[in-house]
Amino acid sequence: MSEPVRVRFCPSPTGNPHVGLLRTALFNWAFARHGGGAFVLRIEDTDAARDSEESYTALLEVLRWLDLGWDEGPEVGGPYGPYRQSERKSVYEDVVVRLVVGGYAYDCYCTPEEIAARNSAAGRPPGYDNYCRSLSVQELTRFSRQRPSVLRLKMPDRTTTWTDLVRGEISIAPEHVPDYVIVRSNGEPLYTLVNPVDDALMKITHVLRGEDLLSSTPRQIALYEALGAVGVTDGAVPGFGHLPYVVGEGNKKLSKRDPQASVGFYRECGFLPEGLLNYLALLGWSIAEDRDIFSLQEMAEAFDLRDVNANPARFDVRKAEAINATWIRRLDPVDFADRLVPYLQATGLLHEPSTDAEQRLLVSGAPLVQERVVVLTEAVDMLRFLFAGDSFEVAEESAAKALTPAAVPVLVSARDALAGLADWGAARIEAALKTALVDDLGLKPRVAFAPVRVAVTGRTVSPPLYESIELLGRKCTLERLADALTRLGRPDAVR
RNA sequence: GCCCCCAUCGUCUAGUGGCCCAGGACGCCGCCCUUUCAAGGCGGUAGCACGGGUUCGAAUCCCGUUGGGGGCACCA
Repeated sequence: MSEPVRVRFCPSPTGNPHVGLLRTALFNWAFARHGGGAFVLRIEDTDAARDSEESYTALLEVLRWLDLGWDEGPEVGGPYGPYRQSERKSVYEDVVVRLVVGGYAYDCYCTPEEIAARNSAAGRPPGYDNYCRSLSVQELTRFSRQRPSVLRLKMPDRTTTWTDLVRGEISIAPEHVPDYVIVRSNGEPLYTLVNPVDDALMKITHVLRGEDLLSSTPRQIALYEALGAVGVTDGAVPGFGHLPYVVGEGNKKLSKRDPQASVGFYRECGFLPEGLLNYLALLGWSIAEDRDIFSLQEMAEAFDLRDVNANPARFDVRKAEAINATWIRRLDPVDFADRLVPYLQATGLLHEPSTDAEQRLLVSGAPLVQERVVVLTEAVDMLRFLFAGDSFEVAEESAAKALTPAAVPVLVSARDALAGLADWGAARIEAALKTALVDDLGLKPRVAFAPVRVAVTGRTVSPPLYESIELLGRKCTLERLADALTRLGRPDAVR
C-alpha cells in the first residue's frame, strides 16, 4: 500500500490573494480530494516586514468563500501544528543547530557588494561564489569578531535531476545553484529553510506549486537530503510538480498589485464561487474533450496530474463570465435570490436584516433577471428600480436615449392606459400597453416600449417590462411615468 | 549575461504516430426567436511558430532556430 497523499497550500500573507494563487490552491485541493489524502494549509509568515494580519484574514476568507476546506491548518489544527510559521521558531532553531553541527551549513560574512565585485572581477554571472565555504581559520576568527553573518546551506557538487509531476525529467547542473542563505543575519529563518523543513516535518508527499519555484527545486532537494542525514527526518523527498502560470494581459505574470487579478475583485463583481472555481480549473487542466462545466466535486473525482498542462494560461475575463453565467442559471431561483442579498445590502437597497416585504419582492423579482445576467452585481442593477423607493433615479444615459420629446405622447398614453386598469397583472398590463401604444398610436413595439421601460425601471436594459410593472405596483408605476413627463418639461400632460 | 520552462484557432483547450485536410468552449459574425437587453436554437470565421530529421505514415518522437515566460535576494 502506498503512503497517503498529503499536499499543502502555503501562501504568505502579503497583499491580496490573486487568481493564480487560488488556482494553485484549487489544484492541490483537487489532488488531495481525488486521492483521499490530506489538504494542509500552512501560513508562511516569516517576513515580518511584509506580512499583515489583514492579508492573513483575507486568505482564509477567500478559501472559505470558495469552499476549499483544509484538513489541517490554522483554526482547525492537526497533528503537525502549529501551522503558522511565525509560531514555529523553536522548530527551526533546532534544525539549524543540527545542520551546522552536521556540516551542512556554514556562516557567511560576505556583503552583497563584495560578492558582486568578485563576480565582475572574475567575469562571472551574478550569484554567490561559495567564498565563505572554505574560509581559513584566521579569516574565520577575524570575520566572526567584526561582521554579522548569514547561514548558508552547502550545495552538493552534482547535477540534480527529478521527474517533475507535470513536466517530466528536469536536470540542473551544480554551477547554477550556489550555496544559499537559510538564516538571516538577525537570526530569523528564511523561506528557503522553513518551507522544505515544514514540508518534510508535515510529511508532505507532493509539492504542487507555481512554475516560478522550478529552478529552486535543487535547493529544496539538497535540504531534504541534509535533513535526512542529520536525523531530522527519514530523508524522504516529496514529488514536485510545477504548475504553469496564470498570466494577464500581455502574457505578464499576474501581480498582487493588479486589482484585476484579485479574487476579492471577482467576488465583489458578483462572481459565484462555483463559477470562478470552474473557470480557474480550466486554466491548465481539462476534464474532458467537449466539456467545461463541472462542479468542485466532479473535479475532485476526475482530477489527475497527468492531465495538467505545462504551458501558461491567460486569464480571460470574458470566458470566466460565460462560465459564471451558466452557473447562475443553474441556481435554484430561491438560492439565486439569497445570493443577491449581500450585494443588495452592500448598495443599501436592502435592510440588514432584510424585511419580509423585501424578501417577498426579491423572490418575485430575482427570477426575472436570473437568465439575463452574468454576474450578481448586474442583477442588482436590474433590480434596483424595485427597491429604490424614493431614491429612484433614471440613468442619464438611458434617459438621453429614450426620454426625448417624442416620448411625451407615448408616456401620456401609457399612463392613461395603465391608470384605467382594473386588474394589475402582467397579462393585462401587456394588453393595455399594446393596445394604447402599438394599435392606437401606431408605433413599432421597440419604439413604443423604450420610453416606458426607462421611465419605470430607469434603464434601457431591465427585466421583462410587464412583469416589472406588475411587481412595482400601480401607484409607483404611475408616479414614475408622471415624473418622466415632468422631467421632459411637460408636467401639464398628466391629467 | 547564464540557467530553466513553454509553444495547436484572438483566448482556454482536446489530441500521447494512422480514427485529424485537427474536436470542444469563450469571443466574433450571420440567421431564427423577440416589447429593450439578454438568454436559447441554428450556422459560420479562425490554429498545429519555422527548418531539418526519424517513420510506410507526425500536431504527436528527435535536433536546431525563432518567439514567449521565469529564475539567478538576508521576498515568498
